[in-house]
Amino acid sequence: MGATKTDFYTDRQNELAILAKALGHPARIAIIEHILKVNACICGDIVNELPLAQPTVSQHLKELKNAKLIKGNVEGNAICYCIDENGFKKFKNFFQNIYDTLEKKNTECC
Amino acid sequence: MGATKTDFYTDRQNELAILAKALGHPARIAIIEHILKVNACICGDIVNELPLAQPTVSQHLKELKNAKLIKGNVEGNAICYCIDENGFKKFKNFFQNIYDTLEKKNTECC
DNA sequence: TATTAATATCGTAATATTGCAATATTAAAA
DNA sequence: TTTTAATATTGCAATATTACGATATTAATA
Repeated sequence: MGATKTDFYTDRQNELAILAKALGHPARIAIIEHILKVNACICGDIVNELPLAQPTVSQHLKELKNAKLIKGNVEGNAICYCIDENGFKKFKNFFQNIYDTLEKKNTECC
Repeated sequence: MGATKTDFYTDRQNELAILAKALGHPARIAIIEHILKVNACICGDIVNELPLAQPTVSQHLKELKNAKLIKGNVEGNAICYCIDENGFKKFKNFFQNIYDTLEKKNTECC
């Protein structure tokens, strides 16, 4: 036991869960917000923005990259990170669907 | 080590992370989608919808409730679950901000 | 070519999550 | 008042995540 029963769920459900999980850590929220704030590719200063050691930040960046929430490009001996719209688009569809449903139908009955 | 350094981050960042984490499991995505599909309060049949034992489902419901993504009301000897808009509204603000930023600025430069 | 700077990977300890059997709780129904 | 049905809680094993020191990689620079 202990392992998620991935096989039972639809691909979409698993995909959404992976996306949400990738955002499910404050350091990763902070990374996304920092990239957005700076309004450019970020090369290098992400480690300084967080209270975490370099390997830990690297790990968080990797998870965001795997979920397609950020992209990383090699830029000389640094790496340049920016938002990857792919992941966020999938989220948008999911939430838009929820908001539409909530508005149309009076689901909030309790 | 091993524990998230919650103290460093802003309340909002922690809150968003908790929300995202709550959606970061396919069973919990499935629960949300089921409630939306049925378009009503769900009393009782959530356990049958999932490949999980009753205590496990109960645990997932608890997490969704804690994150304010669903609400539970006692209805006789059953419990009636429905979407809690509070959590979803917070998400909506976060994502709307991201989409607005992405549209206005040309952040996707890599 | 050595050195330096930026980032990634490995190994591992601490902690958290997932899942379930057993049991408890609670309210309706018999 | 027992029984039944629905859900919650407890305890615990399996697995995953978080964090970091040590080390590797990679490309610019001296």
